[in-house]
Amino acid sequence: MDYQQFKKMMLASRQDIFLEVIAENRENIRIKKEKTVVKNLDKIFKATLKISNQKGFQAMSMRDLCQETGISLGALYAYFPSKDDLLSMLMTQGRDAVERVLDSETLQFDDPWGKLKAFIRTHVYLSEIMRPWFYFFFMEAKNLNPSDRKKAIEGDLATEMRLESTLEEGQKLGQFEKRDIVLTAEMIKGLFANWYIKRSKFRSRNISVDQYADFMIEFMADYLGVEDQLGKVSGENM
Amino acid sequence: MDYQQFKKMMLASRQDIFLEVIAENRENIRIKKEKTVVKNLDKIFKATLKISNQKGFQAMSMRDLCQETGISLGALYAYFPSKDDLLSMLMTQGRDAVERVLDSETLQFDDPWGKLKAFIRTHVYLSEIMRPWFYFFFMEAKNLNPSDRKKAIEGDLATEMRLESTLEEGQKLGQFEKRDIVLTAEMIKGLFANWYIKRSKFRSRNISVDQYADFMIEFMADYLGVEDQLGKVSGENM
DNA sequence: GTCTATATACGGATAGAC
DNA sequence: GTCTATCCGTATATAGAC
Repeated sequence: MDYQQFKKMMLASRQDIFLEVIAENRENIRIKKEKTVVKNLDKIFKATLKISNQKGFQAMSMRDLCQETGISLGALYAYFPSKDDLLSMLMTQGRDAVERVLDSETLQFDDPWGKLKAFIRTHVYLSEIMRPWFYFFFMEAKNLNPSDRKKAIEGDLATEMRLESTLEEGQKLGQFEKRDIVLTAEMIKGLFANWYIKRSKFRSRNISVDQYADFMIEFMADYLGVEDQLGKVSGENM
Repeated sequence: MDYQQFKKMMLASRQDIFLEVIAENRENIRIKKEKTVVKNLDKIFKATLKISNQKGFQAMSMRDLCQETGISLGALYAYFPSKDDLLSMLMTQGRDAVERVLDSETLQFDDPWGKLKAFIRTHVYLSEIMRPWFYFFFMEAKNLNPSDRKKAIEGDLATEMRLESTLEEGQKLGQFEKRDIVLTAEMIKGLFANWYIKRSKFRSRNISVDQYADFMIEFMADYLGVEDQLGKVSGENM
């Protein structure tokens, strides 16, 4: 599977996230008509991500958000009780969506290398489609309230553990060379972050998503001493 | 050279940075006595980094800074004309200090692999000593005014070019295997950032600076196919 | 459901006493 | 050189008309 195919697949389930937000925040959202909520939440989230990623969530004023969405100040507060709750909603729902996709694309694999390859490719592709979200998670994590912060850290740790257990399994089966698991997992996550944080730099250097995913897979094959280095040519494992 | 030695060497030139700040901002700093300026700028910079790294520079109020430094609101403004200028001073002076150290530790090498090893080790060590600064550069880069932003980007690009030219040179001499230079350089920078951004995670996993530097060097030796993989055992090249 | 007008608090920055 | 008191703009959030 290449990026174009992945993208097509994802766009199908695009609006799910808003239905979920509505369901989870029913009492906080004063608007009754679901269709209106979906339409405006979409605007609000998009605008929030856009402005925040330029100058930070704190620096974004509600008037900025007004202007960008075309929704008045008063009306905005019908969709969330406070600016802080808007942050919370974005974070929680975004992370849930990401986790769901990663799970659905990787849990099917048995062999560690297949799983690792799928995880890398899915993560890179997903962070490309949802780049503003990933950038936002990364930059605004420190501004979360304690409760959301705790959830974020737990989610992060869960991903990390899955990565580490895949590496460990691969080592036990003799599929991977022996490497420091913690450091290797951290490195993989660092390379993921590199993609969505320095997105514009890669674009200016004409490096595509597919190239980056291939690069990471080839790189790991090399580092872990995996014999099947076909990660970049054959996509049959994903 | 290991981290302890590097640290000792660095601490000697610790106060230089403040003398430079004073020299470069003489007209903006209303205080006459140099000793007072050095003492208080130290407090102000430390406090700014501490608070900003917790909740962001924008979110830090001047009153926060008052409390943390123990210097009153009015007095603070004797050391810089505006909050924005404080940001500018921190960025400019910090970056200059970093660049100077990196230059002094790497320009002496002729062979690419020696240069690359020295660069990696110096960068990792330096980002450990100056962790709050590096974190600050990374997180606040997008909040700079256009002029400082331009300087920051230029400096960044210069580092990048040096890294890329080292890689290219190594390839030409047949010392390194052929790899995508841009991607490799970006990866190295990503791994650098990983260290100072996820510092606390590495601490909780009991991974030391030396281990991380060794890891990166070994890693690159592997990736570039360098035969001398002694980066982690023998430090004689640095 | 959406708007405009406004309450209230907090931000950066300055004045002027000591 | 440092302090306290204050100016004034802008922030979040709400009230109440339409």
